[in-house]
Amino acid sequence: MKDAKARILLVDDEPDILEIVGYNLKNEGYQVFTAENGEEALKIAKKKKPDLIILDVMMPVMDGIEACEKMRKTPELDGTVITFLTARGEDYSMIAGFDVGADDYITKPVKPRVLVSKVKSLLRRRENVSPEASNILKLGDLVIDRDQYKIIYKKEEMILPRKEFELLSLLTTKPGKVFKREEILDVVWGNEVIVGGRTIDVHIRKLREKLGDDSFKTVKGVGYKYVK
Amino acid sequence: MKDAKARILLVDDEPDILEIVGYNLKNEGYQVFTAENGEEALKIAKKKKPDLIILDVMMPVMDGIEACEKMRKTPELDGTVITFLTARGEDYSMIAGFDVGADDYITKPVKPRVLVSKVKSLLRRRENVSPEASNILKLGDLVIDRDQYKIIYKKEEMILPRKEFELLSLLTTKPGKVFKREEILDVVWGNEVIVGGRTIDVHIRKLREKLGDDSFKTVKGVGYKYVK
DNA sequence: CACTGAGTTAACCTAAAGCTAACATGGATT
DNA sequence: AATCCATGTTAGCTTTAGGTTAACTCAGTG
Repeated sequence: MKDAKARILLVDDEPDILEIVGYNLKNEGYQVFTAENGEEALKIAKKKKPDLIILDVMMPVMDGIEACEKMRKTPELDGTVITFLTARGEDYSMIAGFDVGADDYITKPVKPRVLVSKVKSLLRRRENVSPEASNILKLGDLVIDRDQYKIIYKKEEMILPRKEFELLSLLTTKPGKVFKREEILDVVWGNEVIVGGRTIDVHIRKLREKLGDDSFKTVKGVGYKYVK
Repeated sequence: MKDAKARILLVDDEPDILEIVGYNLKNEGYQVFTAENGEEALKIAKKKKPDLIILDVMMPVMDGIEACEKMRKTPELDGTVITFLTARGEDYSMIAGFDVGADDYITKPVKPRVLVSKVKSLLRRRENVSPEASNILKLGDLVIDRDQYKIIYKKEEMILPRKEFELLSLLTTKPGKVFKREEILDVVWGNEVIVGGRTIDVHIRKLREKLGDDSFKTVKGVGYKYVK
């Protein structure tokens, strides 16, 4: 994963925090920069363009809220994830944080384990947020929610097993188009996996069972297509 | 990008939400209108014709579902994208939402970044209406859709068996050109397969049956061609 | 008027898809 | 760790659409 190279800017006015948290992050292979106040943070952020910024709320010179606000208006920092560091119970600052465009917050005192896993998940999210978000596809009385791996068919919500979902997902990307068996195997199974000849059929059958027979047309000798 | 000018109508009965979400959207350069209930929303929508409407489900006076339903029946709001705001877990309202024609839904509490990226993608979607560049061949009143393995003849859609389709497909790649029997065998059957002498004829016959006799001309001693 | 190549028809054959139940696997749950 | 259950895959059988063939007919040509 690219996480190994992810750049993190850590901002806090207490050197102890910088050291402890920084140590833990470096330990995980992240590249860590630090700043001791909002102003400095902003400068470094512009220069280093980190992937994630961990920002203490209470700081001298420029507090976290203000710094975050400014960062959000900085085009270079567009995809950057920002999370606040806030003392437990300081609820107000958390709300203000979201208000200025933060993505998450972490409460102090921080458990290293928790911190690291949070960081990981934030960085992971970053990759999932921007590219073609909103994965909902509507087709007549079928709604496919690719985010949640679930569908709604005739007003009834249902979750499908993964393979079935992916197969359905593929066929519905281009309703009407005939997907060759080979294509289907490539996309749903991956072209290194080899499965028996009847596997696709079985999954198609299950989909037909659940979503009505007539939506899935067989084109003999070629493949399958989803219609209407 | 045109997004900079996009108009968004934000509807919620909680002023806090209006403020937080509105703030984030304005920050992104959108023109934001707000309303506090469905009735008001409908009025403003008609007047301002927004590109996107973000609609809370639970509201006094007229709830989001009803408002959406009415909006969908309003011709002026034809291309408008509508998305619901719904508390996480309130799954029912989400389903009802799709039922009345919503395009997406956003769960509360909203993370600003997620919201913004969702909004962007929804607005983007609106513009991508028809980039379906598929390989479709039109010849008079015959349309051959190689993606869908189907043809439209005299406005009537029909699917042909594979060999017939491929044969037709071949002949129409160069209307007027005479394809030798040998060539046809090579392309449609593959040059290792050996079939009897009358096989091509039979398929030609079937095509003639389905698509009219005069499109397929025989050139004795040579092969066949598709004309007109 | 025979010869050649194409058209027609229906019977036949086969490869591909449908189906079912059994087996395998892996991830949860206790 | 032991169990359980859902998912995924396979094997082997049935069914069928599609494809091929054979046998005959027809039309044109020298």
